[in-house]
Amino acid sequence: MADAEPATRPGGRTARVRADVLAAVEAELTEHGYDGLTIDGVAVRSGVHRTTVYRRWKTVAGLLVDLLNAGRDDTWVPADTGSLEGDLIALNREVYEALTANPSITQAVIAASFRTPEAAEALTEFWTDRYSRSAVVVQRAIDRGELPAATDPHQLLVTATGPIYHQLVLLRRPMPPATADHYARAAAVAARGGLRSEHA
Amino acid sequence: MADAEPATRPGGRTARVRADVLAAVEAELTEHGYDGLTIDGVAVRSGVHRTTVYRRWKTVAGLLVDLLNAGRDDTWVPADTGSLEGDLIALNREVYEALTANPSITQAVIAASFRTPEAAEALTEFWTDRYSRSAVVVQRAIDRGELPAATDPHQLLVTATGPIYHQLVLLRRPMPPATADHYARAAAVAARGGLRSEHA
DNA sequence: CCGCTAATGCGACGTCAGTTGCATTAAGAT
DNA sequence: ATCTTAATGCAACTGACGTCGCATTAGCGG
Repeated sequence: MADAEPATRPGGRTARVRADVLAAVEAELTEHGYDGLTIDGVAVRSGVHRTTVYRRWKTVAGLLVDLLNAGRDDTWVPADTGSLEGDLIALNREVYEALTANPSITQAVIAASFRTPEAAEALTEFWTDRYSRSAVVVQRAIDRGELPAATDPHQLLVTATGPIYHQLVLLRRPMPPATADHYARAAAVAARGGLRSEHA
Repeated sequence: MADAEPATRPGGRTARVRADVLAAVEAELTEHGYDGLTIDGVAVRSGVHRTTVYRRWKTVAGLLVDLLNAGRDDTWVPADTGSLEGDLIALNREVYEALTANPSITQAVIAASFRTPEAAEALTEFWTDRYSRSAVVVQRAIDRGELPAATDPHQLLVTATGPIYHQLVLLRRPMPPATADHYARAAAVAARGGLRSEHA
């Protein structure tokens, strides 16, 4: 058990430094946004030396990735509303909230993912986890008989959430919450419509 | 007509320099991708001096924006296949091609849009133009009686294309061309389903 | 052909992100 | 309490990016 940490030292100071730095990252992000997020700025605000930040986090993206992991919720499960449409609407509202928050850490990490591979990887990992957890929504609908058994969970989930991401992140076009619901309903209707056409 | 260019000089050399630089941008993009695209690299390859590139294009994003404008097609119109589904599939295939090309200038500009506002603006402008041109697809379907008159063209188009962008650009998950067709069909089915539910 | 001047070439400079070698501090073990 | 050694602090260095002032070139009008 002692060799669980043979050479590392996760002791008090190290943990304190990490906490200070991550707090500074979040604060800087809030004030200046991602573009104003700089390692020097984080170092000054946190009271930790530049070199230390460079050594442990390497890049701005690394800081964001660590922040993402620190705030990670491993217990997350999609809401169970009793219907496919309800479940998808609940999912889309979560996505909507995450993307329109101020500041949106998700938006910041997306931006970072286009700069460094590590951020891209962390984000891909995060989404892969979320989408596979969300697959139960589709499974429940199949069990209920709402959808054909052959329905591809990932495709359906992307059909529901993709339009929100596209409009808010890429098209940068503001959107009322109701539109997020609309995209969820469209995905549900399409999936059910697909069932209909396959059976007809 | 002479005062259309009162002080500027779009003469031979200037045009030649621009052509050389843009060619170099495309070549560098092909070889090193967006992340390896540097102003110095473009300057060396094009044989134009660093300072000139900085003065005329300012940033890497500026170079991409100019490349985008140079290759711009102002005569573009969506294909007319005779059905909503066919039209959306045609649209989605174009999007798919643009995003999976090697190298994809679209992907490069998207990445650039997260770094500099000018690139973001150019991209927004480009997409705004494309989506408004594509609205006729929806109008034709309305005229045919395929869709209710109240259908929102933009929402429908985003429903069709959004999932492709999301999966290929953000989720970074490869996708066979058939899936692009699938998303187009889903959007068509949903829009028609919406009609049905409104009338029922 | 000649003069004007915009556009480009050129070198030097300033700035800043990121790195490196060494000194210092403090966590953890004895 | 003492020792060992990660982890951090510190200062100087490197190199790339971007800028500036001035010299040179080459459109374009006469």
